Amino acid sequence: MPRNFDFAQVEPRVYDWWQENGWFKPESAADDAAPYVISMPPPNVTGSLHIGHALFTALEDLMIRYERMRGKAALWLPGTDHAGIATQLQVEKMLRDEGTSREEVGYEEFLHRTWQWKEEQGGTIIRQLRRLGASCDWDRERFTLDDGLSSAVVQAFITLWEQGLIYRGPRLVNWSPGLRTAVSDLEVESNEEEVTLYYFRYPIEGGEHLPVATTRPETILGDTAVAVHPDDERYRHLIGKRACVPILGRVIPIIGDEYVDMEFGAGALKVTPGHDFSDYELAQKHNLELLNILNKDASMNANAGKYAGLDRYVCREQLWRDMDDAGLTIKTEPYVTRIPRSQRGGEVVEPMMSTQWYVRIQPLADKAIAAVRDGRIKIVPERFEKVYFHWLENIQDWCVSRQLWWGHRIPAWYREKDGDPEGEIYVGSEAPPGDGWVMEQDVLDTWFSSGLWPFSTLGWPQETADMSRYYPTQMMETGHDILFFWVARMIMMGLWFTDTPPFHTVYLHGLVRAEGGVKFSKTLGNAIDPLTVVDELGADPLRFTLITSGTPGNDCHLDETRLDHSFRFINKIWQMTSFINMNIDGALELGLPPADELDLPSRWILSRLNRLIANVQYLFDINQYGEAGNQILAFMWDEFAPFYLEISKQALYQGTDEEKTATRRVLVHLQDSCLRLLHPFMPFATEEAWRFLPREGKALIIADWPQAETELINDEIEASMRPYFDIVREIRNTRGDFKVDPGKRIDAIARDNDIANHLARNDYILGRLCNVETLTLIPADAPAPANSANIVVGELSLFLPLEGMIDIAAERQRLAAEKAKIEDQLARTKKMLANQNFVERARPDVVQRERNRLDDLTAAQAQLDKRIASLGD
RNA sequence: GGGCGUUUAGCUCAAUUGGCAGAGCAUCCGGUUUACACCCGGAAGGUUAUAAGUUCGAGUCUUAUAGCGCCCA
Repeated sequence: MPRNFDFAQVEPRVYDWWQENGWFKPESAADDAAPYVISMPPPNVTGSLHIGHALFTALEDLMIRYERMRGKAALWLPGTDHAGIATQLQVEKMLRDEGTSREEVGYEEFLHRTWQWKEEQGGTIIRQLRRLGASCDWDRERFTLDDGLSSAVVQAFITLWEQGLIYRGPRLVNWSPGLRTAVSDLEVESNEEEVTLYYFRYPIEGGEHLPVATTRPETILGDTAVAVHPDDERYRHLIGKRACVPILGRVIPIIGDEYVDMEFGAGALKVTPGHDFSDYELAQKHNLELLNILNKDASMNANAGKYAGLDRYVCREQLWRDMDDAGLTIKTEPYVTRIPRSQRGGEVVEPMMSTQWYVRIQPLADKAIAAVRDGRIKIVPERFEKVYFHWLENIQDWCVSRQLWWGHRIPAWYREKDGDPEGEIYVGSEAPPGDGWVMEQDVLDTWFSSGLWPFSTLGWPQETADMSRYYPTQMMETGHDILFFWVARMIMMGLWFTDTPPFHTVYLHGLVRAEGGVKFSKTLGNAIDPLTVVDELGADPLRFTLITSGTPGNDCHLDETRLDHSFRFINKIWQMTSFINMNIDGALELGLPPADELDLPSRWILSRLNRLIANVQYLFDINQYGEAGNQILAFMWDEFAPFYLEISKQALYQGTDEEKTATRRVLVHLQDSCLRLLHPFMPFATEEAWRFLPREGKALIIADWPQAETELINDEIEASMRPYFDIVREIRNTRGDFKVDPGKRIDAIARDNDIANHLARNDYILGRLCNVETLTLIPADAPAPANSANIVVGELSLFLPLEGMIDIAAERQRLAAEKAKIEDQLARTKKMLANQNFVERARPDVVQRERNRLDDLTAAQAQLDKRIASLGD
């Protein structure tokens, strides 16, 4: 067995071996195995791996490997998303770098170039997922724009249309001027920014003025009313009069509405229904005219009069100058308000009228609400259910059209009628018979196809074998940031089209952040590149760290020191395996020896192991994978390795053949169990280590998941081992206090009692753990041996004869400190037991524990008193 | 403005029905003990944000306050 785990050499080899053997495929399970399916949240096809991908990969692969080991037909279905806006932006940038643009190359060429780009870049992220160890069924990999998924999208759209759930019409939408497309509310982020608030005077017929404030002066050109609060003493007399739009001179009404906030700005409100959502509603209520003043690139259009053609911000400045010249300005002041920006380009979006396609979403939302409400779908952590309900209960119709070129083209056709080129509309996968039909140019929101993902990837709308075997899926694991974008839409569309919830459980993870909770970003230079980590440390430490760093739904602050720790944990596992490997020679019967052949430490560690397995099972059942990982680590590093493995050397080096065999079998069983438990967390190292243990079966990836053997969990055995650990620690401390060479074997003498007897029967334990050569018993009332340090644990009093090393004064001081500590604890315990309420009302086992503690401490105190007295002053 | 989360050791985070607050890193001391210096043995470090309440007992449950973060208007 190699001295160290060489991840760089092992990972690719093991990964290929798994795949070549077909173990990533659900068909590798028994024919009658229950399916367990996860659809991978498809990453952007042209993207590259970031830490968020690494997190979902670690979690989903953990779930899949766990269920695979439990005998399920585990299918992790991978794929990529065409990511309309993101991809189009990348290709447009490429064209810009070439000195051209999509308009210049034209639609056909643009699509050609984009597909080319996809072919070149598309494999990247998938290759990167493999490096993390993702055990996906790559034969089933899908892409949202492949033929099957495209036809699913067309089918879904047509169905919704036929059900009357799709309509087309002019609405105010969030418009991205740079992309020249509508974007959804969800794709707009509004954060507070420092801007300028402009105060000016709205001229009123008859010479009066009304003070108004705005952060977007250029929209004055689109005003179709001015509003004041009907209770506003200052202005209510103006209601019904008419105002003149500055510079343009257009005459507009002054209306009264309680919506106006008298406290804001100057107290009156300019109304721009064409470019403001609230104003739009106000306009509907008051039957106001609606005016669009912007072109699609956010330059001013003809309605802006002499400002036509100017960029919106240039216009803002120029108009303000002109108004200033006209004496209409009052003042400007700094102001903080939320500015809506496109999540993609970061540019300021403009509310603008445009004709779009919408899905009437309420009927779908109702089903989605019910499915979670009645428990057919469970969201983990549960608190996100509230967020989910709140969003669905206040949902707006879904604008599904995008003015992009890259995406699923909406299956609609127009024909000229009565001079309107879109006078006739037909929805269908192909143009209807007859001449003059022109296909809709717009594409669908990417999330429309993503919403079908759990079933379109399995062949829907065809009734495929996969569809019937693997749908519905079991688990949807993804980030909480796309609960609305994606999860809710999958649930809505899944229920609508398949009449089945697309998955049973939604597990939401948090965002990965850097130390201090700051976001990872390239500009801050604090991004942890998962691939760099994989290069330097291997995939396993990254996976283990990501999983054990956080709890479900909460953001996790990734600390690089934990990556190192995980790396060292893998070394630890390797060295433990190596130790066992080199202490076995020849064939070894698998499984545990009969209980009566087990020594005390073996029975203890097996109890601990099975308790661990039971705990891990419980934690997996409640999706607390991180805690499960930590407990396995703690068991191996804090109990198995430093205690059992050390003690086992006695049997291995000095035991009889029977003792050797029994101990070897226990060691192999322990390590085998731990490797199985850890496999979902760190598949590479565990698989490779497992090869060096006696084993049954071809590979760890398809080995059985451990089951707790509850008959091996034994409280008494665990309790009887506890004094050993206390005594070991005390002996080690005392040796340290008196500067005894750690390598020096020393003797120990104990006053005879039950515990001393027990210790003496297993004296090799002290021998192995703290270098005690012999343990001699003396009568309970015998005087303390000369020149010895005294160790007291409960009723046990033990002496370490340290001729020439003991300084009486130091020993006295040491014992006094010990006594003080015990008396503190004693006081606490006595106080608790003196409380009648505690004794009567606390759980009996808790009370009993305190009573035992009282006995132990009292005994220890007595022993210490005696020893201190015997040492004199 | 509404909702949700969070506040625990210097830093990053745990703590399964309420029962002696734990890890890793960093710090200090001691060690080339035949699996592992990618290691071992020890030590120190806490009024669990604050204030009330429920309880025999609160990091955990309730209420209020404050800081931080996210979501929705």
